[in-house]
Amino acid sequence: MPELPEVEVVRAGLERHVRSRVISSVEVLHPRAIRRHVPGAADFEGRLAGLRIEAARRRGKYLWFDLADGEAVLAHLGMSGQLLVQERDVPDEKHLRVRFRFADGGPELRFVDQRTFGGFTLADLVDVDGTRVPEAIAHIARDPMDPRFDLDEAVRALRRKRTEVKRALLDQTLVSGIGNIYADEALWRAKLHWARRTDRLTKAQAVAVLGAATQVMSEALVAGGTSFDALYVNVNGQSGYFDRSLNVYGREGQPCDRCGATIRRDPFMNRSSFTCPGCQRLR
DNA sequence: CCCTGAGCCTGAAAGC
DNA sequence: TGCTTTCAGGCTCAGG
Repeated sequence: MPELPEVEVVRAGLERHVRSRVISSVEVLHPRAIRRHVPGAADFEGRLAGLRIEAARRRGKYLWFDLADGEAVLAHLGMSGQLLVQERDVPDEKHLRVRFRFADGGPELRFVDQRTFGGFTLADLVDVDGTRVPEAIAHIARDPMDPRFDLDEAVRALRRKRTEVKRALLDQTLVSGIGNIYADEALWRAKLHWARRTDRLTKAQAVAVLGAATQVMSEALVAGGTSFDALYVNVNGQSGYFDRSLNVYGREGQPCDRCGATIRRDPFMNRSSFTCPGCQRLR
């Protein structure tokens, strides 16, 4: 369930534990983990050996390493992916998919992913609107934590769409980083129903829901930021934030914190949407 | 071009 | 008890 805050915690951990280290070897243990890398596993393994990691970067839910040769290793955690910095003698995890070893002989980086929705690709960096990003994610919009995020532009993009507002919030080409949990929380804070049409939102409503999304993610980031020092970079998303601070997500049948009405769950895009029928009305 | 919805995947939990 | 179904939800892509 990693959304932007969880991915940022991982990025910070990587910046601390693998930046400036030289990759000595890479081992792909499951082909699905590099399915986006068209030339295949042998190419992925071969081209990374000997390269130095210059930085760990992020946009939305995507992570990447800048490499010394001007390329980047792009990663996505999918639903269940974890990047673990692990001592070499620790036994392999059951769902270990990719292993990176380093020339300094120190701890290795492991990609563990039960459901194999996540994975890596090697990509050239390209300039998009003044920022260098991997070519494969040139279409991904800036996220609300980006210093150059433009709220007015995001509001315009949202209102240009002709779809349901929740679907638009999950569209990573409009605003990136928002997933199912924070979308529901943002809609609750803005008092908007998930099925409201984007083309009928007022400017103020669009500002409110995007502002709420930014706020919810900032709060989660603060709550999840406590594990930055840990060698074990866990990305289960269990930052403690989930237990305490969610107002609607996963709270079907419980009373709304704001109006007391009973939270309901509706099917939405093969998953769920949680809303308060009292303060998030369709009309 | 834009929008919608199926499909990918595994394991836990709920249903029968 | 044990088998089957549902759910979790990131993203991509075929088809309308």
